[in-house]
Amino acid sequence: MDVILQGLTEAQTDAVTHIDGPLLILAGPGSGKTRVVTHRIAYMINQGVPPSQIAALTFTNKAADEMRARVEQLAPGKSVWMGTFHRFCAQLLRRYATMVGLTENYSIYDSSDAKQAMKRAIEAADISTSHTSPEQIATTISNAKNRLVTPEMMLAATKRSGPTMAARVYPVYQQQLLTANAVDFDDLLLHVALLLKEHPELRQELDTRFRYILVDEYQDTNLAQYAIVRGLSINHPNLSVTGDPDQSIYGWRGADINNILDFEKDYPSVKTVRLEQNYRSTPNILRAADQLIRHNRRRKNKELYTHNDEGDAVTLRIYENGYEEADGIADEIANAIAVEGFRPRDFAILYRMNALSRSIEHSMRRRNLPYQIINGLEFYQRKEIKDLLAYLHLINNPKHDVALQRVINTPTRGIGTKTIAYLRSHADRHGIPMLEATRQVDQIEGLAKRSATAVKRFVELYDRLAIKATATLEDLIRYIVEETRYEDHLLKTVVDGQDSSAVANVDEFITAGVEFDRYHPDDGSLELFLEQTALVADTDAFEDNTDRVTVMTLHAAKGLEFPRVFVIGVEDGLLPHSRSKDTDSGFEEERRLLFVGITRAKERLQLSCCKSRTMRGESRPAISSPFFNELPLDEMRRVESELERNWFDEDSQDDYPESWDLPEEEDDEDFDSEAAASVKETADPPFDESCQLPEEELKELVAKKKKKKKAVLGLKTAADLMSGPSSIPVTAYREGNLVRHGEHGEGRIVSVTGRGPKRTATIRFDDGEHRFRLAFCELELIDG
DNA sequence: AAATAGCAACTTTTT
DNA sequence: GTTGCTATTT
Repeated sequence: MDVILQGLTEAQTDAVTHIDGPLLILAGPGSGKTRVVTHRIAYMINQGVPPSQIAALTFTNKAADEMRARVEQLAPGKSVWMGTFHRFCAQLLRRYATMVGLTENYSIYDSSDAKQAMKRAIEAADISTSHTSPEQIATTISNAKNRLVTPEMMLAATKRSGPTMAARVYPVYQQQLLTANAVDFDDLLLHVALLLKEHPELRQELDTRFRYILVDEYQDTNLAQYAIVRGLSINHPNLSVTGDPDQSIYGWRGADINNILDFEKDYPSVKTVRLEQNYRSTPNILRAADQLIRHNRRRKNKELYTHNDEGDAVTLRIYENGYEEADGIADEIANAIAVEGFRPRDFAILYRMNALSRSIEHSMRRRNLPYQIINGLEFYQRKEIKDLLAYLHLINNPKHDVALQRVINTPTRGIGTKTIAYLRSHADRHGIPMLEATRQVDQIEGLAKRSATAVKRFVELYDRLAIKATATLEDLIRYIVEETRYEDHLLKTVVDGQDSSAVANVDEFITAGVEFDRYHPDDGSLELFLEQTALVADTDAFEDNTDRVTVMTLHAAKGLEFPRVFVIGVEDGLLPHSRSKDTDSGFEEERRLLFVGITRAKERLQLSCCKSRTMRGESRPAISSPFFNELPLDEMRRVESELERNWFDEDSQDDYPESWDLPEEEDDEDFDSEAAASVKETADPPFDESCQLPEEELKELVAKKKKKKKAVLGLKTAADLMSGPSSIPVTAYREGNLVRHGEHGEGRIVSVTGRGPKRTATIRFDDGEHRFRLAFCELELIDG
């Protein structure tokens, strides 16, 4: 007990010791919110609340994991339900599936599945998309679902002026989802919310079952989530929510900031606790955040304060362009690591949109700086993985039409788009799943005999696979790969010279299956595996026990903290984003987004913008964000871009260290010499156009290298993180390394001197010694 | 039907 | 700079 309350402030203790009745914790950034929540759970258990009656809802798996780990420390072995809203709903829905017209093996469509399904619904509803795009319709429907609007309600609402496109598609889409025994992300919430609303006896049962509900990041809940939480807190209003209205950044997906602003109205007997002391940031950083957020009109005023040391002034920096921004920041990080003894993990680079990660990635890589990018393209999005997943989905849920269409002709087996269209329309006409339609292939008129045979062969294959549904995942996946000759298909499809990672990914997927089998020796089911893969988000990829610079969006950064933070691209049209800045609420949300970014920093913060930025190919002039003028400028350090470093100026200042030691436990991919050595490409010259060589010659060289690199490696995005860096920094070559040269064969590096493009290696080959500029020559590193 | 080439449109943020 | 779609070819 002492342990649980030890070291807590008065306000924190107040919150922790509150057990029964509604509780609102208004927690500013860095105010120890997680600490309060976890200690409160432990306290409740200690006071005799059965752990099984507690449910803690978060927005990300990561948040849930962290909470779980910390509760485990305080109250070992007590199993409290913790997880995301979506997972919570997915599990409830599993149990009560039949009540909403599904069966327990229903599938969760991810956003690309949903997109496919939406297109089909639009087609089936016979709507021309000349005036609206499918995306727009999808957004409208998604918003409706988040506001608990059913197809009937939407139709009724638009009756007067004639139904809108969305109103006509919505019922069709929903019906097709039911036929496919599937739900989209929004449905997870919608179904459960409606379930609670329409079945009072069930609502009451669950209310009692989950007597104590905790919700994290309450400012980001939408109406559906609100309704769920509310429905579970009527008989037992032991609802505690934590949040910060100033950090509400999900309005675009239906989050309603009023849920938290009006919480005290909803629960008049609420106890409100304000956590305003900040333990995270320096006063400098906090003042910047505070002054910025004061410009929002719709908010609860809050006094942020801290007893931390003053620290350094916040830096406001203007670069020439995005490359300079990336290089400058990477240099600064490299320098801080080399000179000040910082670790890579102490830094974060944050931005408004994922597209901005590219230049950062480049700069980090050239300096051999370990980093982790949290963004879109990841494992489960890759073609080969999606293919195999689709097989699994179809085996688990034979009605999964999106999966069927993906799988029916991969590997190609003579079933073309036309045949698929026949099957689809047959299915639509009879209101049956497409797999069912394939079994009735003989009844479909107009289909060539040859096509029908191919379809029958597929059905046979499917039936063979489906028998193995209850095998271990490892066996099942291996069986699919074998039976479909999937690897042959990959090898055939892979364009010559493209990366061979596809097959490796398949192996990794099998490994994922093996892991799953191991962690779930008893309760492991295909269903559970699929649910887990469907509900992992990109942000969950963040690892805090790894020593790397973190690179991610402002949204993904919520809840995290770093000693040093760089927010890049603080420009008009980018932050605030041009698509949000026109409405007051949108504009204020953008401001909150910057607020979130600023308050991630513990010791030092830099906000930067550029004079010009290249987006989508062309470079355009950029102007700084209007938010700059809302900051305490007079106490900040303003820096205009210095003239770019000149590499050929012999004693120029910036010199990166060749590498820094990673901790021993570091066994992550790439960034060490081992991975670098496995790559067969020379370095990108780490310099820009300002160079001593004749300009034309240089351009040609650069162009040649670019071409070559593309041909050899195929891709050069975040995805190739998995297969290794696409270029070797000049610093990767060390004395003693073994290298191969096209002309001279194998040789050993005798010495390395100079830096940047001037960095030169002396190499002893069989035919004598030769000197090479590392940035320019074609050298293959054999061992490092 | 399959493979390829070329075009078009788009990118805000995510469970 | 990418991804998905259409037209073209075998």
